[in-house]
Amino acid sequence: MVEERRLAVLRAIVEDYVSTEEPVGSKALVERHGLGVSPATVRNDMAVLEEEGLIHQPHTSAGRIPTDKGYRLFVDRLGTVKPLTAAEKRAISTFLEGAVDVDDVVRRSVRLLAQLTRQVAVVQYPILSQSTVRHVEVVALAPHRLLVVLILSSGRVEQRLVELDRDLDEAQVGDLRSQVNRAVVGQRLGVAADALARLRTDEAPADGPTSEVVGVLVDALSDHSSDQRVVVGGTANLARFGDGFDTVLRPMLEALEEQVVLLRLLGEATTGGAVTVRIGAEGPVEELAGTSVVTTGYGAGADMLSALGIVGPTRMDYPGTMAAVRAVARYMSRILDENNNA
Amino acid sequence: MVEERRLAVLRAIVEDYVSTEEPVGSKALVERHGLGVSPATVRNDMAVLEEEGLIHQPHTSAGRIPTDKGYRLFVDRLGTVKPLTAAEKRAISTFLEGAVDVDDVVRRSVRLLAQLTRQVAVVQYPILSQSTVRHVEVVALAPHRLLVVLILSSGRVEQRLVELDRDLDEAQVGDLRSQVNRAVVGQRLGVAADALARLRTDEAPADGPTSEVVGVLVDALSDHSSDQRVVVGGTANLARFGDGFDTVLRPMLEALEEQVVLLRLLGEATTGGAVTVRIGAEGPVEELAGTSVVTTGYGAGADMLSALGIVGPTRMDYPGTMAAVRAVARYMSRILDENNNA
DNA sequence: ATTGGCACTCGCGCCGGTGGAGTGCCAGGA
DNA sequence: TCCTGGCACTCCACCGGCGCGAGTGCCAAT
Repeated sequence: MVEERRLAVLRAIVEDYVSTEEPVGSKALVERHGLGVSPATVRNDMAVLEEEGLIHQPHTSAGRIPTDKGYRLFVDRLGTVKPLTAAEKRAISTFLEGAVDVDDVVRRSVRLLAQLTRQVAVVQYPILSQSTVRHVEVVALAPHRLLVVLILSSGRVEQRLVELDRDLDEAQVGDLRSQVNRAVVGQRLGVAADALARLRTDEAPADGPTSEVVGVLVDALSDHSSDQRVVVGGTANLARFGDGFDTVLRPMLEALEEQVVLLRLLGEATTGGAVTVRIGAEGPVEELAGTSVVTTGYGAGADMLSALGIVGPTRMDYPGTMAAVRAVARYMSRILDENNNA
Repeated sequence: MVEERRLAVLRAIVEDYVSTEEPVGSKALVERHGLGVSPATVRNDMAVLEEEGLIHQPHTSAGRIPTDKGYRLFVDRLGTVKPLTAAEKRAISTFLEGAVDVDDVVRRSVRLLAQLTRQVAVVQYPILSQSTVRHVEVVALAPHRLLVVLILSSGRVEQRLVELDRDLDEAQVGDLRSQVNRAVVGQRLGVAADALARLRTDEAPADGPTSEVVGVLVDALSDHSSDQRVVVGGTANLARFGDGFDTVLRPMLEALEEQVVLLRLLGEATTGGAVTVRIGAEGPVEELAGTSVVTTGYGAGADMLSALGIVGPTRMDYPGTMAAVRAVARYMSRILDENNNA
């Protein structure tokens, strides 16, 4: 029982500190939360919590603030994910339904996530390795110049310019187009790349234009760099972190510019459907101690292939944030899934 | 002559203040710049400059800082655009050459501009109204579901999903494809839209699938919303503005989230090839007093159709920034031009 | 018109005092 | 064994006063 109350005290401290941004004292605690005990009792509890390294006081005779470890415990055992309101759900739904293509879905999701959490939102592009080739279009821009457009089942479109050594007439281009399409349409990306490579060695003379086009296509198919793209939104929410300029704001701004860093942040979140919370120095980017990352995987179909999440100060509303992250991931998965299969 | 020296003093004040970020006094001025006069003389000049509203002292017995009006004069009459180093030019060139498509050119440009100026860079997408339709591809994803891909001469690709009321077989799709292509390929966007509208009323029954596809295409052709897209980079440079949190950083973060605001910032810059400088409250966004905007137009061919630039604190290195903005715009125009015509 | 001299002003940083919030501890009571 | 009220204590945040120094404005001399 006493242990239980102690945890209740921890929860109360976290909640109060998150909302007031100020160290919280024993008296304020008993007043604001209806724990049926006296401030003195709470003080004793706080002493224990401090010994366990869950809370910490900036200086003697100040209130307590949660440590990273305290937040950790709070998230793991105390936080009840607070469900979104019906209005919020409706907003998410209608906002995302309006998207016209994959880019748009991603853009809208970041925005949404940033608004819901009032944090900086990060969304990785949907990963394509599971998607198939829908169509390849070859257009002659000039006799010696082709535009190759690769259309994937996910709705993603890749385009590449090809310079040829020699000219090609319409018939040859048409020939090439149907040849390539026959080889790859309906295939997974990896398989398609293999099929093309075979096409190159088997059918075409090494010096022919097919070779060049096929080469470019193989590149485009194997090029996962666009999977690695990350979109960021809600940077304006950084403006709320007036304090912690050097501990939070500066490192975040720097991190947000570096796609690589962002990918590392999202990186380990793609396992399973759960929401991952990394608090303070637990993260892979040491400059971002002082911040927390809430991520989850998403993706069309059963696989969780890509990731999204938010970055914010350790002092944040975890239950609310986790709920929002999870919700956006689910809606996004659903939308992508529909586009993919329908 | 005395008037000349007074301007030299203003120039010196601007330069010193920009580099030191501190109010500059008479003594420091004569030391750091080789004006061959005594501090007292400079003080007299400063008194005059202050009366003219070109400089201003935060409080009695402090150094002077330039006013917006002072910067204005500096930019208009004193700033000699400093040419980029050969190394910088080479860097720009090689960096932009590596781009694979329009999106990539834009992304690389923002990055480049941010690095060169150490400010927040803003690049508007190239405007398409001058470009022509290269090809329209219609792919059947399912009997009742089409993917329409619009390929433009600028290299831009637009895609739209079309849901049909009834099913369509391969032959019908092929028919539709060639019909549409015959109508629009080679046309400017506006003209193409008209041609399509005519196609709809003339040839197809109103309830046929053509009608739906054509409708979507007309939308896509007339939809200039992607022209309105703006890409931002170098936000990490905001971290240098430790001071002026409320006057510079917060409003900028907010502005950067709003595409509309950014477009207003770039908006008036597309006339002619000159670099436009808007200082402090001169700009169209009143929250951004305290910041300056350096923009210029760019575009393939002769027309300046789109815009790019940077946003930073009024206290910035105008000559260097202007040079960088101009250079990036030129290189970008060149690259787009090559892609367009070759 | 320029210059050196000089008194003056004002912000910044330092210092010590004060008020108050919050603590730790203890002794008494359930 | 746990809770509670009381009490002395600690330490920060705030405030006003003070000296320093940078930088000015003015003036008389050249």
